[in-house]
Amino acid sequence: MEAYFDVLSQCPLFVGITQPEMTEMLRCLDGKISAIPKGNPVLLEGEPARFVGVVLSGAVQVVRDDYYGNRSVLTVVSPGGLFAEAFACAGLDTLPVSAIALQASTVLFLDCQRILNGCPHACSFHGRLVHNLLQGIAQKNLTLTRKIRCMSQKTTREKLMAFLLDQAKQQGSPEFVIPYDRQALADYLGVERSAMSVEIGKLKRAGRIDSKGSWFRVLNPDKGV
Amino acid sequence: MEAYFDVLSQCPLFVGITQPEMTEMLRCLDGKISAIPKGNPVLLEGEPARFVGVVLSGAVQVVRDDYYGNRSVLTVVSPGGLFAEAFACAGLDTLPVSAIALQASTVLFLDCQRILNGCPHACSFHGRLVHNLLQGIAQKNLTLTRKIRCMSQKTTREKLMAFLLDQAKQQGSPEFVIPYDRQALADYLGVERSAMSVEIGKLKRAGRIDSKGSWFRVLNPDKGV
DNA sequence: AAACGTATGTTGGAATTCAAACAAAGGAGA
DNA sequence: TCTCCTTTGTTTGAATTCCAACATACGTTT
Repeated sequence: MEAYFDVLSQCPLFVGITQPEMTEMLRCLDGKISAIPKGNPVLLEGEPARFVGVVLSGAVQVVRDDYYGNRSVLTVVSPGGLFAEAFACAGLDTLPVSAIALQASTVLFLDCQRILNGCPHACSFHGRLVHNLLQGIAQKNLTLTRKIRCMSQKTTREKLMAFLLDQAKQQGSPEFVIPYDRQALADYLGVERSAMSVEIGKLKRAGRIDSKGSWFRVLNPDKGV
Repeated sequence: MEAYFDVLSQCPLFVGITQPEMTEMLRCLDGKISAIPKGNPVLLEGEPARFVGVVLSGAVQVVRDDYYGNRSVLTVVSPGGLFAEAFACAGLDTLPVSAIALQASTVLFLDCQRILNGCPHACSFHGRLVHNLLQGIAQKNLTLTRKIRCMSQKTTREKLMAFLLDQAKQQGSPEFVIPYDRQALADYLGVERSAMSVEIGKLKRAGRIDSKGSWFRVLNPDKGV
């Protein structure tokens, strides 16, 4: 159990919680640790969506099957990572996804209701835990909204500029470094890499932006005379 | 104050909270009610992102200015609606959006920290409030994820099918009614209405779906011989 | 029933994007 | 330095989408 303290302390769900509190917490919340052999299910679609999962070791893949049964991978979660938290918190009766152990894995399950309801002992960490959970989901909310804002643009150029202006605003500076290479950026925006490269070239020649590798600068367009 | 009870009781943030509790709550959380004249700011970009806003009367528009100052409307919030909750919960230091009163409006501001931290009196509604807040944000999370899943498809037809299969799965039946007309669906998927109509026609002739108005049925494709 | 407005389906040319291939530009290691 | 490999930029024909215009269907009102 103590072997996982260093992993847990890196999990965003547990920031600000001390190791002694974690011990108390796991007991109070009735946290279940289970070992899942490689390839076996961690959570199955249709099960009650009660649990937040924390990967302690190994790797867990979250997959979704569409109406026809075609499976697609949503995320791969590594140690310290959280999964299924949005489903548990949204009040769904059943899980719309499954989770599978990519390798032999250890997973900590926490009952979401138990996190939220507090406990008779008024443990100090409850508030912190709820705060962390809410903050994480709210932050994901913002990143999803940002992505939709870019993807909603019609053309490749508009998508790209929406992304770059967003970065400039977010980082508070007209020059910034983006955390993607060209292929990853194209995937993020949902466009073709080659078409995006063309647009980057056009925008540079048009004096709208400057860029080199993952460094970008947006230039004022001198619009409106 | 009591004049707003019926509005508040329709707000998802307050489900399960009784009117007496609301009175106590507003006092305990130090809720601020303010009247904003038409056209005036409710919240300004750059201000601390501490407050969750609840529209009590009138209408509030949430707007975002990009790096160049071009303004776009994110949402219009009507009475009973919540706004800025994700920003307050995500732990942003400053608001990345502004809110403006479209009409003369009344708005209730609740300090997000105060909601989360509980209070010395251990009010019973605190847990419920946090639960509602978290649930609302988690649900929005799922709707955003769904939208991204559809929009990430390359072609209009794939976007449409992704949406329809998602609806079928979500409603648990191959036939279902969607809450959009054609134009709204096209906007949701980020495609052209006319191109989408063409694809609906093709899918019908191909025996993949059936539809009439907002009613749809997805048919098994008899794939793989 | 007729007239009207709205929503939906259809069409065709212009513009854009895709997809694949290749070229050019670094970077790492021998 | 040279080679190998990866990343990024460029090109081109094919496919797709956009856009505007018009046709049709449906519901409502008079």
